[in-house]
Amino acid sequence: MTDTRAYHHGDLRRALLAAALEAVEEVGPAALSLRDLARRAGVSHAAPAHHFGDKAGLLTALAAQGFDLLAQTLTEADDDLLEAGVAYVDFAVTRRAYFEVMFRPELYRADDAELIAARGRAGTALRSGVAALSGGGAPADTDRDSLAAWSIAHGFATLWLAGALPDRVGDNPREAARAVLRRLST
Amino acid sequence: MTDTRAYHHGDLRRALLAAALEAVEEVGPAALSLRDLARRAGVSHAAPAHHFGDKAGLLTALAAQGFDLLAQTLTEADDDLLEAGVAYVDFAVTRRAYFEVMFRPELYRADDAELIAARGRAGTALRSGVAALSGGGAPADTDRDSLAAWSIAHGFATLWLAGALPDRVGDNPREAARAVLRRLST
DNA sequence: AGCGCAATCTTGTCACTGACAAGTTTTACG
DNA sequence: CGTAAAACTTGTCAGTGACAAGATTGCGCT
Repeated sequence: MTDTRAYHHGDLRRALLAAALEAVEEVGPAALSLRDLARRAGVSHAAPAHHFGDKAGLLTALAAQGFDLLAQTLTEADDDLLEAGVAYVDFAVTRRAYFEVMFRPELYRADDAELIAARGRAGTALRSGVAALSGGGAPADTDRDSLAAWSIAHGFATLWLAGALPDRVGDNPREAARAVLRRLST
Repeated sequence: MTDTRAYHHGDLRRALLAAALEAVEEVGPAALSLRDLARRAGVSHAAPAHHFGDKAGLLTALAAQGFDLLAQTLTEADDDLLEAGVAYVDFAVTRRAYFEVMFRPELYRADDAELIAARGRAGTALRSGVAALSGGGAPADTDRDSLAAWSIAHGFATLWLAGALPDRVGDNPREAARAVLRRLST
């Protein structure tokens, strides 16, 4: 593990993604620097290009990974729509770097096959929670319900991350999200 | 008007902001280049710095202008909460460049006095619409109601801009937003 | 075992960018 | 009319992404 002199890093791709997560959390996805990632991983400035092609390639990999994690998170809370919404907000806050990349398609290759597949899985998980709750309603209603649920959760998460919410909301995202998301069902 | 040789541009600050709006719509706020703006305005590469200090200064001015426009838009639709929500989404879509800068505080100076004032005006306009509708409810309810209304409108707008919504939603943002926002009140 | 080849990584370079410094031209004001 | 400030230019520097070419390493094949 300590042979930092090895010519081959061994697990550079993974190391770069991990470094990217850190860097995105520190400076945001746009200000990400491939050369900085290379420095963090202890390799030359051109090494990242070999694994990801370019910056967009790296962010595409990050986004795809993020959609998979989100799909997994949503599936776990699938039986309770309110808790699924809370989980969505929680994902955005605790895995901020993923979330911020995922919804900035101008930074990555939105036509990447793996990415599209992962995004599809997340979308399915999202819709299935709403379908389970609304029971035997018409499909058109499920469409609109899931869109509304997604919108309110996504909006709250985005506003939270942007620091746009007033101070009185507090500093507990799960709690605050629950209070707001409840307004949808009543 | 055709004396393009004049040493003094005459209205460079305004011209740069207009060029910035165009550029942001084309490449996004992060990929904005001050040197490109200078070229669009026909001035030297260092001219923008004189008016805005740096890139963050320019985006701060854009964001403040955006919050003022949003406040104005919301005030005009103040009597109908649903229409105010639709107006919010419409603002995001038709004045995309403003909207995208406004909610990316890491790109500008969030402690700027003018910006804070403009953001405050927008927030007041937003809350007053909800307060008018909910009538004599408790203030705490108004807080949560306005947060919920803001979240769902903001979420839908953000997802629309990110191209994350499924195709079946259609291509008319106002119509689609109305259908989704209605779910909040029922 | 060892040979060759592909994968991995490095060094070098180029155009572009933001920021800063110093100089030049114009306007405004007393 | 003259001088100081405002508006803009030229020049420069370090950092960045992308690309090209070369060095090193590991792996499959015989």
